[in-house]
Amino acid sequence: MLSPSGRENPAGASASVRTRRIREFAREVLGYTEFRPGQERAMQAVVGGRDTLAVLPSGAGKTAIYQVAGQLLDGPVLVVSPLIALQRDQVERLTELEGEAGRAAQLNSSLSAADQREALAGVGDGTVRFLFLAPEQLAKPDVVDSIAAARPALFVVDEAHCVSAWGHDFRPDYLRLGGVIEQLGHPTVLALTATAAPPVRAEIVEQLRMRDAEIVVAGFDRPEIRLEVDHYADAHAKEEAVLDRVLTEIGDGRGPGIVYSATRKGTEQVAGQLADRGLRTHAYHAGLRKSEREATQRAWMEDELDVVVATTAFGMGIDKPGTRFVIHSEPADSVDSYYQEIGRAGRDGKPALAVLVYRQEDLGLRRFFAAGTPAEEELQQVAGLVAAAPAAGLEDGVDVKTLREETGRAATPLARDLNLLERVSAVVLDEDGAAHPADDAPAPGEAAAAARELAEHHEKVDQSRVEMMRGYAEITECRRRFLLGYFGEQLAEPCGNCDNCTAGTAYEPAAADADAPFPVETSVEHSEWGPGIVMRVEDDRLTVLFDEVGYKTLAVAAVVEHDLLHRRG
DNA sequence: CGACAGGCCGGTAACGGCCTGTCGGTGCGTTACT
Repeated sequence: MLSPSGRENPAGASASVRTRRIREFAREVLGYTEFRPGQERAMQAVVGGRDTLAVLPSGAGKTAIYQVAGQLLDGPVLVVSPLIALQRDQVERLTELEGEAGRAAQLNSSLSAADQREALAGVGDGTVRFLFLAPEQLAKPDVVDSIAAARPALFVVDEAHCVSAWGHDFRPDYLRLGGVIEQLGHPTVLALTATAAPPVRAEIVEQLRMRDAEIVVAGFDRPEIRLEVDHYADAHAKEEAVLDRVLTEIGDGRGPGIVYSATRKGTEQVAGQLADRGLRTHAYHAGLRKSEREATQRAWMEDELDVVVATTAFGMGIDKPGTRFVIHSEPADSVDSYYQEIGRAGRDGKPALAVLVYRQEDLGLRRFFAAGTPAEEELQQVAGLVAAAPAAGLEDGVDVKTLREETGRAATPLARDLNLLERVSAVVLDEDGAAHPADDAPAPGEAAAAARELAEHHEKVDQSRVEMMRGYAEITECRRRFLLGYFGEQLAEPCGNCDNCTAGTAYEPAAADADAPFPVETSVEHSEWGPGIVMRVEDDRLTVLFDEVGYKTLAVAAVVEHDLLHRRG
C-alpha cells in the first residue's frame, strides 16, 4: 500500500511488516543493534496509529521512538517541548541524521519573524519533517491553522509530566494541548516522560484527550543509586550537614554532584560556603542572568565544577552521565519530582548517591506552594467583570490589565482565576489573553463556586503529594521499595542499598502480607473520599490513592473497626 | 507554613523580646528601550 508521498504506509500494514520496518530503520539510521525495554513496544504502538504514553527512564531512547515512528508515518511530526534550549538540542541532534530522518526545525520567539514563517512553510511543503515548539506557540490560531493544513501524522508531547505539574497555573497552555490536538484532527499522540506516578499518567491521558491509550512503562528501578535520608531538628545543624556531605563526597574523590535547594537564596548561601571551603561551585536558579546560567551549565558539562547548587530550574535536558551524587537540602514538592531529581545521578550505571537532608519544617514551603485556592468572592468578582463586559461595550473582552485596575490585585492570581473560570466553562480566553463570557456561561456565583471546587481539588491532591514526600523521609522500611511502590512497581525484597536496609530497620516489620485485608493494588471505596487504589500496606497502616483527594494514610485498625473501606470491582 | 527583617516597647539605657508584614519556584511570549 502506497501513500500519496510514495512512502509505504505502515499504519495500514500488518504488525509483522511494521516490526520489520522498525527494526530495519533503527539499525540502518540510528545504528541500533538492540532496543531498550519498552522502546520497541512504544514504536509499534505509535507506528500502528495508537495514542501512546511511554514512561521510560532517562537515557532509554525516548527520542528514537518518534524518530523511527516519524520516518515510517506519512506526515510531519510536531514535538511539544517545554524549554527552548531543549528544542535547540533536539534539532541539532536530528540534524546530524538529516537526509535519512528528515529536516528538523524549531518554532519559537528566539527566531526572527522570517525564520518563523520559513519553519511553518517547511512544514507545509514537506521539507520540515520534525517541528519542535513550546505549547505557547499553539495558542496562536495562525500557527495552528498552518500546521493543521500540513496534516501532521504525529503529535509528540515531550516531558509530558509538565502537563500536570505546570499546566494548572504556571503554564496554562499545557492544559490547552488537548483542544489543539482536536483542532489538528487528532493525529496520533505520543506522550513521553521519565517519571510519572499512576495519577500523573491518568492526568496526562485525560488532558491530552488520548484515545484508548497504550501505556508503556519500563523499569523504574535505579539500583545503582544509594538512597539515604539524614534527619535534623535544628536548622543550623542541617545546613552544616549539607556542607559536610558534599565535602566528604568530593574529598573522597566521588564527584561531581548536584545540591538542590528550595530557594534561590539557599542556593547562593550553600554555594558561597562551599566556595569558601575551596570547591569549584556555582549557584544556579532562574533569577540569574541568562549568560551566567549558560556559563554554569557549560562549565558543569565540561567537568570544570565539583558541585552545582540549584533550584528546580536546573536539570531538565541536562544529562551528565558521570554525576555521582544528588543532595537535597530541602525535600522536593512530590516523590515524582524527587525521583526525577535524584535520577540525574549515576546515569552511567556506576554507583551513585542520593541524600535527602531532612527537616520536617522544610515541608512548610512545599505546603505553601501547594496551597492557593482562591476565595470564592475573588472568583465571583472576576467572573462578574467578564460577564458584564459585552454590556459595558468591551467588545475585545477583559484583559488582565483591566482586571488589575478594577480589582487592585496582582496579575498572577488574576491569570490563575481566569484559567479556573475558563476550565469551568464560564469564560473563554482569546489569543490575546482577553476574557470573554462563554456561551451559556453559568451565573458568576455558580461559576465561582465551581472554580473554587476545582482549585480545591487540585490543592488537596498537591498537598497529598507533599505528604507522600514526608512519608518517604520518615519511613523506617526499605526506601527503594517505597519509591517503586509509589510508581506502581513492587519490589519483592528490601533493596540492600538504602540507609534503612543498612541499619536493618527495613527487615524488621512483617512485610506487607497477602492476608492483609486490603492488599496493594486493591480497588477500594471510602464513604467520604470515594474510589481509590491501595498503594502501600505497612504493619498497621494503609496508604490509598483516592481519585478525588489524593493520597491518604489510614490506620488498619480504624478501617476494620469502622468499616471504612469496601472493595470495588 | 516558616524564616527573617524591621519597628516598637519598656517609668533608667541598651538591648532583648514581641508583633507584624513580606517573601518564597518553575518559562513561555511580548514589549519597551538601549
